[in-house]
Amino acid sequence: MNGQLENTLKAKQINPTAMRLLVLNFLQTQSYAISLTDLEKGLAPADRVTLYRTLKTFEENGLVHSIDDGTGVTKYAICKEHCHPGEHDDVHVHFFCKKCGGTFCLPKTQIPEVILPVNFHSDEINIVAKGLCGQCSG
Amino acid sequence: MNGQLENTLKAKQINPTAMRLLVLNFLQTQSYAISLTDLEKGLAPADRVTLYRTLKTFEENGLVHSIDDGTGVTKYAICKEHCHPGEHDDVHVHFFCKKCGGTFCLPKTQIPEVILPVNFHSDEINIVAKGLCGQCSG
DNA sequence: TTAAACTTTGCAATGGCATTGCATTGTAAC
DNA sequence: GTTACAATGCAATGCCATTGCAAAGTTTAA
Repeated sequence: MNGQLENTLKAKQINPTAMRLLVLNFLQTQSYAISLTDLEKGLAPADRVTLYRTLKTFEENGLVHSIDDGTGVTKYAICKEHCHPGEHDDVHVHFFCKKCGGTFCLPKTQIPEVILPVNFHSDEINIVAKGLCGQCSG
Repeated sequence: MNGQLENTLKAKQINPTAMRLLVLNFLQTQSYAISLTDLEKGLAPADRVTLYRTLKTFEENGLVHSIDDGTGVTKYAICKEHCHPGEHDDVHVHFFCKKCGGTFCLPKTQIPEVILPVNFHSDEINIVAKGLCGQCSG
């Protein structure tokens, strides 16, 4: 059982340990990006550092990506698109709900070209929209 | 002397104390956004908390704005445009140099419309481009 | 001028998060 | 089964943001 989770990990060259399967499963059931602390609570009494390293491993292998939503706390979400180890999709568009605190990955929209000063070169852009999510603006 | 600095503060309803004049002066001489730690080093041996509160006061009164450049450390820069107390310019476009670590406020360019899911409402958007600045890409 | 009231500053302390070191346990190869 | 490597758990550190409180400074009013 759980062959699917296992295969997902193997496909990314990640050793499918019990802990990792738990983490992956938990991540897959989330509707939005979660923090390390969220994960810790959801998987108590798992060790925080182990979870931290698990997320790191997932990220390095292109299974999840980390999000800086401006709260100062890193959030993680499963990569929906084709991320490659070490080099994720360069463009991230996320939405932070000021009421519920949820962080959502937005579907890839057209990415704006930002005009840079002379000699400035950008290879990455982080975009976070803030406001009220569907649930909270009802 | 220093009537200019003083007037700048007064114009924002900020009591022009010695400390605040120092901080304002320091901020004005920076070519890019600085962190609390930067400020602390530049104005040693001033107390960190006092500087922190000074920045807060400046921010609340629309004199500086804080920037989340994705490093996890808040940066501050003087508002060049017309920020109002409590409600800053909603759109921030900044550039983070991966080499020198400098954070720059970019001139206001056209801001992209991000397409949001149904019922999502955004009133703020944070955009950070990352790469190499003019100095570092030479 | 002095006392009271308010503002600003400085010091101490806390809390949260990211990160690392190291010892222990689990797993796989020989 | 023993050796070698990977993963886990615990302890500890460091950095940053933030708050409480007391001391010092400033303004206002008798």
